[in-house]
Amino acid sequence: MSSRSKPVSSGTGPANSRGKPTLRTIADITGLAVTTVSRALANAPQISIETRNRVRQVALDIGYSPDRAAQRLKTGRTNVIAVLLEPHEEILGYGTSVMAGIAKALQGTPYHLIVMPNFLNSANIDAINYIIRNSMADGLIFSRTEPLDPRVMLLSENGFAFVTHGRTELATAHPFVDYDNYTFAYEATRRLIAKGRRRLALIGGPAGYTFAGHIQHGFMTAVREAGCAYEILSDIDLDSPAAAIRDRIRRRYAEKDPPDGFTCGGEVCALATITGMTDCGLTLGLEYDIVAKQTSQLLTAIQPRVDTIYEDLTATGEHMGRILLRRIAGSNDVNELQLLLNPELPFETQPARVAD
Amino acid sequence: MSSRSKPVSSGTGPANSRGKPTLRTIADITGLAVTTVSRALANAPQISIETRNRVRQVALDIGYSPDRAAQRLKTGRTNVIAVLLEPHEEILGYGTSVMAGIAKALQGTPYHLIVMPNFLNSANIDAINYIIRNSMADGLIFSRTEPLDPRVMLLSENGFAFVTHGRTELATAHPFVDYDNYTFAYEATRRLIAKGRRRLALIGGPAGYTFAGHIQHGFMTAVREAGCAYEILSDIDLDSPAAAIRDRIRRRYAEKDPPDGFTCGGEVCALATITGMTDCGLTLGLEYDIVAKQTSQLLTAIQPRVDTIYEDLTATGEHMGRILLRRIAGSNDVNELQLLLNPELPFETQPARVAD
DNA sequence: TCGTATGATGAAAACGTTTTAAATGGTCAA
DNA sequence: TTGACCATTTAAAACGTTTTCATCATACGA
Repeated sequence: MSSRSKPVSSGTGPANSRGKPTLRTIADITGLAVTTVSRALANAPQISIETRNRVRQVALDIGYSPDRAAQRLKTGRTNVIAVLLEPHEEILGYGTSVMAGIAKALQGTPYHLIVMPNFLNSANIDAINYIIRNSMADGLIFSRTEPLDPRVMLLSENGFAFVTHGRTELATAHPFVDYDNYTFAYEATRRLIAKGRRRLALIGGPAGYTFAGHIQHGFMTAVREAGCAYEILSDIDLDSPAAAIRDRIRRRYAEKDPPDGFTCGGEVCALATITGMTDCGLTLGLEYDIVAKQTSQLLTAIQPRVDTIYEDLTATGEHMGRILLRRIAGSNDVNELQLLLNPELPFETQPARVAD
Repeated sequence: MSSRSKPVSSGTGPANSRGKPTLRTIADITGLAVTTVSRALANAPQISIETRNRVRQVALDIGYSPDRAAQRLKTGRTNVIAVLLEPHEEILGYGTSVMAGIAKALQGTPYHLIVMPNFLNSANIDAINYIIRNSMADGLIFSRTEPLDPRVMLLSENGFAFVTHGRTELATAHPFVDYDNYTFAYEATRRLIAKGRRRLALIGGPAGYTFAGHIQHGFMTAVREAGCAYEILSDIDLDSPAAAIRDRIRRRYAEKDPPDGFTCGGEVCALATITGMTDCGLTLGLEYDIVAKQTSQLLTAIQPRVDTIYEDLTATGEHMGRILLRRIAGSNDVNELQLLLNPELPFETQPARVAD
């Protein structure tokens, strides 16, 4: 009997109605009981080493794999990690980078990554409610926290395992991974100052999100330290359409004392800023400078080179995955469930954080 | 003795070990049998209208929702649509756009969208095998087909429902949605010619994929018709890192008779081309032109404006979703399972397709 | 010899659905 | 009255696991 079967079905033919081998199939072949087979495959200690091996071998031969639905029904565990993906993440593959990282963390575990896109029903507290009620997953990951994030509260109340990308200001600690956006903005702005720029502008995060506050705080600290003129372009943010940012820049330039340095929270808005300034006849590096947050390879394509500070979203995803697994495994230790990632700065400027 | 009998209030909480209401809970409350409750909720015809309503009301009151694992175990259906996401789709949110479309198509159906990222185990035929064997989904969507795509063959052999983004050249028809990349490239190249460019270059798709062939064919047809000089920048493609494309452009320009028109299959590669040409002191629209495929808002941010032809990836996703649902429902009619989308062209240039 | 660990296996009961087959009344034609 | 035929409802058997609680040798200290 040649046992190299390309299609899914095996040579011996499983005794199953649906055609898939089950524990019963193995039990019949080996003459053991279903219980024993289940235990052998689960590496239960009470099973003798030789029957264990025999069972494993048969399972391998007939291409057995456990029915997830049955496991899930019996144990209540889903072996699924859900990620909430939001519309803004369409841009520039934010979601995809993070997901790649999560997938990496889940590699080799029994967990699957499933994505619940939130493109339609914009109130994503509903999505979370749905996941909890239908126990769609063993753990949840989502991003862009608010200081008093209702999602975090809901999940905490229900004892549902989760990790956020971003911090909150809630009293009860919860697992998170965050990037130190304060230091990012502080350092970015200091770089502009070091280049001799004295009229600085910020294009930060959308109002309401925790990280937007961090960015603004970092920016403000730097400009106040240096005592230079500043402004926050508050009717646009790093999520705004490129065209809107470009227009805004042009309009601003028509007024008096326009900025000569921009701290940009994202890549697309940096690009749009360049476009707007170019429209006004100004050249990057000559009449003005930009320091932007970089999360992809996009800006490396354009000329002249934009000064950036990197945030590694794939690493973020991987950390979130690992932390969530720890959390699901029962950890309550805040030290191993919370992580604040530092911007990767050139060595000499590293300890730029000020006591505030 | 009358512990929790008639009252619908269910203040006592569900009688379940896991705390979630089940069919049994409703049966106990209404005094009906589990079978009847199941049927009532499934709108089975044999249930009287009044018990149906009563059951529905109770279900609503106590917040019942069926256990997906149990349904899945019993019926063999998963109510899940899987999407295979590949590493290249990290760039520019290809995956996210498509997923948004699929989610839209699945809206209001019992189906969930789950994403199997293929970032790690690069041989994604394995991923498909895994999905089939573990019956992880009722249907599958994936992209970037090859002319003799082994994934398509595997799925067809196993009778697994799927839709591809892209065509194959296999004998047996299968459901697909594709964009007419031939017409895209043909029309893009004709635009360059119309602008007076006579030394044309193509940055197309990665070798091996069906759509890469279509792009090349469209490009070749146009340049041959016009009888102008052409070249295919074969060691780079639209997936190449921006830096690589930029270098390649610079090197090419150092040689003799450099191109003055570029047909670009993607946005990032168009951007990188501009950068490379700018390095050489050349200005878009002046010394050279580009026509690129546009799938996002990225290029609208840069200046001068790049001429583009649009491909709507969200619409593609939505079509794929609808077709897959049709397929799962049992349709075999090729006419409603295959769809070729036309590039959106200005009206006067619309019927550009040549007989070949 | 007994009683008792000990080490390995099994039988059977769940988990929450759907589905097959059967039961219950009631009505109606003969 | 009888049987047949509806319209509703139900009991019970799955689906493939895991888990609780036995069972059954065999070995061991007494």
